Amino acid sequence: MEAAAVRAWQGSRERFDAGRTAAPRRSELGAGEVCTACNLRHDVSPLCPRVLEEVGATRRRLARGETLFRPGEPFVSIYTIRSGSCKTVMLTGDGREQVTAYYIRGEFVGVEGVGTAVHRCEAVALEDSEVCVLPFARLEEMARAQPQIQRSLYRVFATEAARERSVMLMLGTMRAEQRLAAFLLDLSRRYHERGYSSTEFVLRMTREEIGSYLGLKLETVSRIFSQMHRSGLVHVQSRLVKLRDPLALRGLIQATFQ
Amino acid sequence: MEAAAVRAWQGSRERFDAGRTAAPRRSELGAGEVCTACNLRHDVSPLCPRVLEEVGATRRRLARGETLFRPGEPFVSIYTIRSGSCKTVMLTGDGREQVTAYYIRGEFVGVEGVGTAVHRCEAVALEDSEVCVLPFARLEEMARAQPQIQRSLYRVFATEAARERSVMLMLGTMRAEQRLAAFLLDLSRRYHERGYSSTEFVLRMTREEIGSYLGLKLETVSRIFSQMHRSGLVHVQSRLVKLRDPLALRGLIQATFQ
DNA sequence: CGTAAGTTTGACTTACATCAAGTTTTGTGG
DNA sequence: CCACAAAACTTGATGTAAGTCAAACTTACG
Repeated sequence: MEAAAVRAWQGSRERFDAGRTAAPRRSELGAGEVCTACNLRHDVSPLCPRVLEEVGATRRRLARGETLFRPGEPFVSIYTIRSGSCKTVMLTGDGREQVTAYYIRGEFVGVEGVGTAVHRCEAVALEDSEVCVLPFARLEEMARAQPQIQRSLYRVFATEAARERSVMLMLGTMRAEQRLAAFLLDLSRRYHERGYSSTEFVLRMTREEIGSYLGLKLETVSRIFSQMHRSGLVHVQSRLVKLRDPLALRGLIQATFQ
Repeated sequence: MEAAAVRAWQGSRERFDAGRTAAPRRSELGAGEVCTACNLRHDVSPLCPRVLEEVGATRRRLARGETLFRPGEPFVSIYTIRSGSCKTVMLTGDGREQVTAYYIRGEFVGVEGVGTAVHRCEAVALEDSEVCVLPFARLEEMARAQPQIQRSLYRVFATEAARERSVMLMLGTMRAEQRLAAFLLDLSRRYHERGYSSTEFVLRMTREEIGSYLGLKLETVSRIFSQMHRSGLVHVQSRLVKLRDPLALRGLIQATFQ
């Protein structure tokens, strides 16, 4: 059943259409300005359309469940999500797997491969999606000539590293309810940054995937959603989440001394 | 009591003595060759003495418990440990703190600041130690001119990111005994890589610090050390650890299906 | 529209935390 | 260098948050 979908999306890789990026031909975009080439707000994504063009970015469509890259595959590109979302999954020594990240439109995927020859995790589309493919060698070359691109690149790495660090902190110190609160607030912030509602969004991950990301079992995730719903913190209707009391959610995270 | 020790170590920052690095003046070190400038094996540390010299590295001594950098401090340098060891600590929203890393001789500290203007954690010496201070702006400049230094830098970032990712995986999927086994095997590997015994080493962290790093309480760490000691996996005598059966330790980590 | 995948909820179990008391180790000042 | 105090560690008894197992219910996709 997935095969058909994959076929339908196939052959959709195309070179960037230069005509589409005609509008902003200046070397700099103002903060908050929309980059038509990749649908990214420039204050969020440090790589402007001029860079994407010059770097020879291509596009790639992914059907839900399709894999963008796998562990062991040579690292040649990083990706920005034009539309849709994806998760990354790592495999532990034994067969188990853990969701290590969740990316939405405008975010960078595949950065974990930098500095090594190969990717370390699997990236899977959570819904039909489209990504920009940025050849890393070219990006690096440009960064060498233009220090501001270098800094932008570092910023992309730093964002990824900061995310991983905060997950580490969450897994090491928080209880289940706090983890879920932190997860929702993180999503809220990221949706907001990208111009979507910060209080109402659709989860693309299953309870099991959320649990895997948070170091919890799916039943625990479900129970805590129900419990938050009952206490009026959030409204949860299957995958649709409405944050009713973001302040109280934030309070949950901070109000545990010891 | 600590103040006196700090005073004793003060005023010990000095510019690199060029005379000390006289030996290898070639542009490349062979794998495994010792870098006299920083006591690092070149196959372990990607930055050779020539680079350290050129980058204007200085040295700094730290007394046990002394802080190398604090959260919020401007990020200007990264550090390599010449001797001793240190931990990094992050503060959660509320007052609690978590140990986020543990570095030994030859490893890079402070990399988490890359891409941001400031450091995100506190680095504290676990024993009297000495570090190389590498001004990052200079390093970046050199990397721009020399692609191979760029790659080395990326490799340093990647090593740090990989470590964080594996901690994330550990915290998300492993039980207490497995975490401790993974911790010991990680230390074992790193000591081995740097030319020390892989089966016998002295822990510089307390049980509480180990617990903080592993997301466990100090009592749990203690109990599991005792239990591993009883079953003959390791010999634990206070801070001195001898790995008696590394294979069985590895087995602990992998032999949990589901 | 039917089926498979995903979700919720309950009953029970367990791994780790907490609390507490006693012991060992470490570091410091006499 | 020894003695003493503080810090670190060990071990036991008990509590609890989250996991496990199971069954019924809901959602969504082909």
